Amino acid sequence: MNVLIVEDDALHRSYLGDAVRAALPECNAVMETDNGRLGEIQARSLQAEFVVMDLQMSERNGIEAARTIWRERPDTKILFWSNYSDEAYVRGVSRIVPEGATYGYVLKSASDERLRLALRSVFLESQCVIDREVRGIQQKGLSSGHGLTDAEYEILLDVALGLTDKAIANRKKLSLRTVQNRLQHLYEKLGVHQDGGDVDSRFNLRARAVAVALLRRVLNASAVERAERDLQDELSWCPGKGR
Amino acid sequence: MNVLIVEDDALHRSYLGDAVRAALPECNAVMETDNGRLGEIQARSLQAEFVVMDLQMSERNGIEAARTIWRERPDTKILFWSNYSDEAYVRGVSRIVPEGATYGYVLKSASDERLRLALRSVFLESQCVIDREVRGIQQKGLSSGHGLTDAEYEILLDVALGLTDKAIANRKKLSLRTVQNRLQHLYEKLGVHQDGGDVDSRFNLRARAVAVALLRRVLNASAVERAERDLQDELSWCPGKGR
DNA sequence: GCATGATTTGCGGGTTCCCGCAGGACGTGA
DNA sequence: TCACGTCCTGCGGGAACCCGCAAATCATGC
Repeated sequence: MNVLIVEDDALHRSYLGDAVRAALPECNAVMETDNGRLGEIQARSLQAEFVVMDLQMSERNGIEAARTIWRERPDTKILFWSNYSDEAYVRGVSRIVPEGATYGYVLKSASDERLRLALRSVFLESQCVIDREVRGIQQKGLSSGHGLTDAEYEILLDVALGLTDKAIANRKKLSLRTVQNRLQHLYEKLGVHQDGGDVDSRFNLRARAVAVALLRRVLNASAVERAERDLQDELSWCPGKGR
Repeated sequence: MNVLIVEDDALHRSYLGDAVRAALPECNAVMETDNGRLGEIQARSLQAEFVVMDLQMSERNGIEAARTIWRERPDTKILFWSNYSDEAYVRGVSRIVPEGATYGYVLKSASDERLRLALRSVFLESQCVIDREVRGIQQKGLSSGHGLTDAEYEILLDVALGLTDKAIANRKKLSLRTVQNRLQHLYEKLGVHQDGGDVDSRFNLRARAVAVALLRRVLNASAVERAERDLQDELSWCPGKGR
């Protein structure tokens, strides 16, 4: 049984190594890697079946790494171990887990015991273990609260990338008005108004929406990075679009 | 000699505690705190003269904490210990150090020995110690490269907050055209064009500028948070503005 | 089948944005 | 003093954005 650890912080990495060895005495090898790109390569060459991964890494973040790992081997069991439960991360993870895959999401603030249990449940019992706090965020997205629907989240990403309404319409194969419609819903959900009955303190809704999404952690830099990469890919695939 | 440690990650905090005790055997007390707000309070009540602080903390980040600490006691010696050298952080720190204050900026990736030296230099010798990589970022801002001037950075923040041109003009006491002028410079510096010679892939410059600033780490969520707080303060000070 | 609600699309218009052109204010150096 | 560069400001116009009104489509459930 091989376990691959992908974590770019040295202290956390060694702590995690100890935790894995302690929780799973039956495992005979623990590999450690310090960034997402190496993680993908190692997972491929080791045929790793078990992975513990940080989400926020500089070189290539955990979500992207997990996506390619799962693409090549959908039965890989991955335990995400992250500092934050930003909606952007939670949503990013949910978006990429393959049908029927088993995974876990544990916060770094969890106790040693919780981490131990999660490791055993996910790797040995094939049980999904989602931190209660993370679970809360997931639910909020589904329920009717101020959670965004998928359509709204998608358009939020496009706006955050700086695309025009028309560009979004082309990309998503929608009419211009539909895009603007969704934008209106988005503004409403985020509680963004022009606001200035008076002279000052007026907002540009599209920019303001990105700002409050950022402040509320619905969006974060790494989500924007992923979206940007997707956009660039898309542009290079279809000729005649990239300028 | 009292040293106050402000760091929200438990592993890092204990590592830092050990490092401080090892580097400064002459110090007789080390206090540890796990978030920025508590850090401010402790610093005040302990009359702390020496502080080691993380920048990225959830409750209240290091820059804000340092700002209030320095405001009350400008001769406090602060060593920042951070994961990243994002331009946003570097600029944020430079912006708040009082005249003649001594401080340091060390990356978490630095060796034990570098940390030890920095602790001794800053606290005992009153020498500023700035990590070479961080130094590079600082320079880039000043030299003519694609670094932004202060005026451009300011307007970038305002745009990122979602203000309209007119609102920015009021806020900064400038004419509308001047604001738009600075925006043009900003777009140029960031290399943002309308870009779409063809049908698709057109950009909304103001939103795109925020996106690339985010991707290039010129901006980050915590910088936006600080700006937002300033904005809210300003609105509540001057009546008749906040709606 | 039919009512209800959510989505999509078109049209029209008021507002804001983006920017070229051009004139004025300020500082620096020859 | 004059020339030059940089910054601020006004004007005007084309494009993009924001949105109310309204019709058409689709899904769901009674």
